Amino acid sequence: MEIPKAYEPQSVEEKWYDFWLKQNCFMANPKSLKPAYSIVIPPPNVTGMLHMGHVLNNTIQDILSRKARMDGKEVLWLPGTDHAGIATQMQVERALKKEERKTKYDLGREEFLKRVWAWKEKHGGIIINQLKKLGCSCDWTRERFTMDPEYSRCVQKVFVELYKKGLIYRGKRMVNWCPVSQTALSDEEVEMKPQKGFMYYFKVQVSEEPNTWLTIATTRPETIPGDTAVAVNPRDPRYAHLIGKHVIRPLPVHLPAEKKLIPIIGDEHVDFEFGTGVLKVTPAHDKADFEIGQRHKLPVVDIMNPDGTMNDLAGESLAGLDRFEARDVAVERLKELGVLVEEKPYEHNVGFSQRADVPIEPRLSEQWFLKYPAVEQSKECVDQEDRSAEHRSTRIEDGDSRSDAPRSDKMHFHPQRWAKVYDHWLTNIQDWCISRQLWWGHQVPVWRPSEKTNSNPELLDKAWVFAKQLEENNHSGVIVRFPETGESIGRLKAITCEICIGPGHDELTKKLEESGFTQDPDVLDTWFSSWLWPFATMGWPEQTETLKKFYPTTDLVTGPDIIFFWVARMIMAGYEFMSEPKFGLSDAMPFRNVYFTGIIRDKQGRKMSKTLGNSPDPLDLIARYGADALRFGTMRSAPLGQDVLFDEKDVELGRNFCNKLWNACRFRQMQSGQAQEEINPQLLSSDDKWILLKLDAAISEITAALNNYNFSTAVQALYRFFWNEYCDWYVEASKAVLYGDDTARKANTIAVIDFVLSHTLRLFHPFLPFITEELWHGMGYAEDMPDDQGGKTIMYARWPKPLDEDFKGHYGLDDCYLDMVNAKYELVTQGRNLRRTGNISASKRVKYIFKPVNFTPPRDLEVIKLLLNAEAVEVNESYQAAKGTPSARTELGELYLPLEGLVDVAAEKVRLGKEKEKLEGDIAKTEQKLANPNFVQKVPPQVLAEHQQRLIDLQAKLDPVLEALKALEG
RNA sequence: GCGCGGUUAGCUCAGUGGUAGAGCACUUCCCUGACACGGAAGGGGUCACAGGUUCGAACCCUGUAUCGCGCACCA
Repeated sequence: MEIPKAYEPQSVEEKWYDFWLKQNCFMANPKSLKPAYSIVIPPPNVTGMLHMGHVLNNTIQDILSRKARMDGKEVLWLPGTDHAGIATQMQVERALKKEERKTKYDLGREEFLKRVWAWKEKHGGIIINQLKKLGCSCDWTRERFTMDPEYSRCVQKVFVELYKKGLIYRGKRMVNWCPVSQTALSDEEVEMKPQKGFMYYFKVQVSEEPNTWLTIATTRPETIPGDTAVAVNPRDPRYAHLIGKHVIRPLPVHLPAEKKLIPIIGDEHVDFEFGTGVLKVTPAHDKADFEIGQRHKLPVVDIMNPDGTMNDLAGESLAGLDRFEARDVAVERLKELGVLVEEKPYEHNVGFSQRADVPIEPRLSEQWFLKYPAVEQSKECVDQEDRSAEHRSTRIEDGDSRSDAPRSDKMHFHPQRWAKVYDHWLTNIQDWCISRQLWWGHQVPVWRPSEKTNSNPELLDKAWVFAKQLEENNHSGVIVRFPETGESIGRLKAITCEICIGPGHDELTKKLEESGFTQDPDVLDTWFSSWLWPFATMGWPEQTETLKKFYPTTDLVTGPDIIFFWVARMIMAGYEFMSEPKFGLSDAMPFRNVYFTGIIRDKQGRKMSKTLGNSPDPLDLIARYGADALRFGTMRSAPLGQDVLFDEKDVELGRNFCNKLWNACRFRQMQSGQAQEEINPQLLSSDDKWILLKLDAAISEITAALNNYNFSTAVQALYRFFWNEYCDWYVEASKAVLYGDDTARKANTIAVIDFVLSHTLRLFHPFLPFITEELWHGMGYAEDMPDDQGGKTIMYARWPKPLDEDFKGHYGLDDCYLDMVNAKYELVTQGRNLRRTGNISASKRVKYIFKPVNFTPPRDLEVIKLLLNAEAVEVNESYQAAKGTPSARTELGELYLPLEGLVDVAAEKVRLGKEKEKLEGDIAKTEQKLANPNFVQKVPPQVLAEHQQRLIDLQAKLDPVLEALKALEG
């Protein structure tokens, strides 16, 4: 078969991905007797596009999954997408505006939602197909979406259960309001950003003491119309005596002074060091002020509209203006009134809406909150101890330790330091605002009397009867609450009556609507559905086979940016909903290990973003370099727990590597494939033994690195082994045999090559799934294997194990061959160096003279000759070099390159001089150490011996250098 | 303010007490019968700084500087 000279990934990748799908290679069988390994994908936004973060994240998951299959596990990698409330709704709104110049209100809720679903149908498959292009081995038959009917039922059920427990409640609170998306946000969705602005100082008159003016500092003068008090610290001697008196608020200008009187109150919250020590209190527009207001029963005057513009209460001159325009206008008014004392440039932190990138507005509104469940368990289950050293030392031999025999029952974070961040968050946890004023999402499953009902005693009465009846019937999954508060109209405490309904009550909800009830219009925070992901995707609340087999999942791979949004909440949900005995789980925790990836940045260290345009399109990279190249390059530059500076050079490197692998196999194919079944130990050369020992070391190293989630270490070890050790040295050395005429040894060498390559392909497969599959079949390695061990696909070939003692004994793989062959290659390097010194072209064949220390086997001399591209390497134990002959000293002996009359004596002198200097420096350092009595006495004997030996070796090298130099002089 | 992480070759980073490493970039040579997406050889580092512990420190301790991140923030 003709093999192309360069690897062409495109057709190969498509072919094998189709093959894997057709053969159901990714499907997880819950009935399997094999030990389970499972991952749930962090669901990407349903309408999202693949970016480099996804590449990093999903490549890691694919590596873990493929490695687990090769370890003989039953693997479930469960894929899916997230409905991503705000993001998706904003996308559709934007498109609607652009294409039809309409808003969602023009369409109405129902019609708008139809459009979003249509949008989802159109764009929803894209990212899934992109993941397939990357080679992801997800079980696509189990793809889930957070708004699938079954999934929605889970969300509803969970809501009802938490509502029943009293953990979910509705309340009027200060929330983070995004004026652009016009919805409340959770604290986690607010990002603090330093902002340049001004600190404004203005004065107010104390009405009881017209000669007394107080100066107040503020960054938000536009909120003055909403001020309902001025606060000072009761212990502040400057102001304490004024408490109880009043000031005249300067804005709105047109109001008569008596309507602008606000009290001076004393509150400990006021820091008298800061500003002027006098604080304006705006309960409607500041969280801290709201709390002060609560303590002092201050009125709450909301002067803003939901979109961030000022309302009529802000006064004529401000009403209708955007809050930032209003700020400037307010300052103008203060100036006109002559009360603006000063304005100073000022930098402070302002909370921004993460999604819309505008300052959030603290706003008092009615929202749903969740008091987090299972907080203590969630805190305790994560291991705070750093066990990385333990892992390193114990896991090397035990390739399977990760999932089968956890070191403790705890969950492990990698890198471990995130455990502290997690713990800190849980310690200071606040109730979660879960309602969003959006349309796209899971609607809150609570019904209340409609406004119409509330204002009509007759309808209200009907509703009341219905609700009472419902309460008495005591349906499971239906909760009726009559809170104490609320205005009385007729018999019903109207406004606050709530009916919370679980899944499967469609008839009932119809009747409810007929009886004057209406469903709460809010939807739930997207994370209120994603926090159920590990079990809601596996058939919960039924006790499915999938849950029994694959929950808790083994590994979770995600970015640290969603540790609070997602990881922490999934853990709490796990303990809250999976602890029931019916699931028969040893632990309710959703995963045993969490691997936090770094954040992908560009090569200047900037975060990748659409606006910067510094985010390459992974699909474009795949088209140009191949998916394997992209995966390899990404993994190679992604050290554990560090951010990844992405550079296209890395992908290029990956492509080059695939090409190298391709050509190494091509080389083997060109050696007329007469492979023999077994390697014959009698015919092994020292180079053969060397490469087998190197392979053995590489297997251990790579396996250990993978067990510790050190993907970049594993990739680098693979790279080094394959390129430097196998290709650069072994393949070149083996040509001494392959180009010779001993057919038995030739066949044996090919057998060694096959052994090494078949192991190498398996070691590479998790990283480079496509090219390894292609070569696995192309090289014929699949042919002799049982179907479930590599016969059908390399996916199920066994992960290589380090060579055992029997094997090493049988093939005579003694470590001494490592030293011996290393010395041989060192001799070659030195010899090539001589060539450069003598300025002899690499292609010119020359004769070397070798003066060995010990007997050197002829076969090794053959290899040396070949690697030196020498005409001959003549062994001469009593060789006397002519003056200026370039020479090198190695462990195996001295090597000379006689050059008839071509010697550049000066150049050789310089070279030897350098060598002498280096050696003398090393000798001096070592001698100094050995001369130190403290050193000799206290150092471990082994280290002492090492130093002594080093001195002897160095001296042995130096002497001939000195001689050579002397010869040059004379 | 509190916490975390980084500072090692021009660049990106390995390196957990015993002779400073890799890849890329650079210099020189080579299209030698797998591969120019390749091969060979080479140059290049006071391991941020200052103290301390130790026979010995890139590594352990203390402090400083600096960059980044997270949390909390006072008008």
